[in-house]
Amino acid sequence: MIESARPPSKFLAAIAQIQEMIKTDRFQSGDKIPSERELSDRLSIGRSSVREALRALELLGLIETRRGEGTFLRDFKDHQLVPLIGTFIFDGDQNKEDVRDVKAILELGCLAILSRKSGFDFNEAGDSFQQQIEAADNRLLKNIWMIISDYAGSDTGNERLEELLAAAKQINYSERQ
Amino acid sequence: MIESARPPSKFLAAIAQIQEMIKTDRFQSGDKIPSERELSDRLSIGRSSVREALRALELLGLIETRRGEGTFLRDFKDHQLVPLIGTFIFDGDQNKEDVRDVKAILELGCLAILSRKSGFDFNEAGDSFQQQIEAADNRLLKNIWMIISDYAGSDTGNERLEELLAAAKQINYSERQ
DNA sequence: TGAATTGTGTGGTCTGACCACTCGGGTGAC
DNA sequence: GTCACCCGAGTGGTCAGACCACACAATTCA
Repeated sequence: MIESARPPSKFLAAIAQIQEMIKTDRFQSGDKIPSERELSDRLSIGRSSVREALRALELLGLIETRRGEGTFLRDFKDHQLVPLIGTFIFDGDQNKEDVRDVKAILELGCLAILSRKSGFDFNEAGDSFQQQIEAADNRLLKNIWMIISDYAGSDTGNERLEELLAAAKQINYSERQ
Repeated sequence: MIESARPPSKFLAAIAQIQEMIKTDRFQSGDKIPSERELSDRLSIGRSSVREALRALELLGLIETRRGEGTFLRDFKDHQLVPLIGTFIFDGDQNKEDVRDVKAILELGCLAILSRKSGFDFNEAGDSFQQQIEAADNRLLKNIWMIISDYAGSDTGNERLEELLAAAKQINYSERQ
């Protein structure tokens, strides 16, 4: 018997199953999810592995644990991943540039979407990008932007956006086809 | 005694101390770091807490664990954070329109970056976006784009990009400031 | 009625025990 | 000497059980 393909680690299995559970049981943001012990029972996975999975989810800001109370589903917003990863990732400048660029790209795209909507008036829009992202009404875009923004920190960095915008205006895309 | 300020969780303490240890001992990328049991001893923290800390670091792509061998420091560059987040960013019934839009936004941004680079010739670029993303030389952008592309499927969808591009050209961003 | 107490359930942590795996050193046959 | 084999030590992976600290609700009692 060759029989390769070692089963995936319990840890990963737990993440997947918890994710699945959240989806099928239609948990909403703020809802309490089953306790560690119950998850351990229901998934037939040791509590320590369940805990490791929950830690991962917490790190990603998807859940919040409160001692004595329980574990709760959370909105994407404030994940504390950033300060942690920041100390490692952001000592190289290259990555910081990357993050800022991607952030600017998303904002450029957001503006483009807003501009596409007939009748949208930029002067009406708030001055914080947060509001413009909301106005764009694209949840995926918003999610990604929020994550990236956290990484990028609260820099102003409008110059980068303008730079990209200027570059975009010079693209003659259809020419390439 | 008032004495508030509950001590930080062992889990976080472990992360900090491991991080510190890596720094002071000048571990290099690829080096083997002490075993879980030894860390548990040296830090006077239970192995389970040490493991949770290591999991977090692994999740961030900062270390790599190999069963039977040990735990190794890793080059932070390829952190698999993004693919992991990707599975969560999409909350299931995500509007397909949204996904396509974001994909187009990223591609628009990619073009803008390429266009910004003086001397870049679009005609030289390959016809697949894969190659253009590579040329943009922004790992974060590439990661996100690949995830999105997976979800968006292999649609053609150039019209959406052109649409956005046209919209972008009409933005007078600085006017807003 | 209102304050104090108790009970129950939760996350947080530690410990000891296995398992599965890798690697290197020894052992023996050739 | 050389090579294949085996075995033991070390490592991460997992589990079960035991406490602790805490939050909250029910209960008790003044």
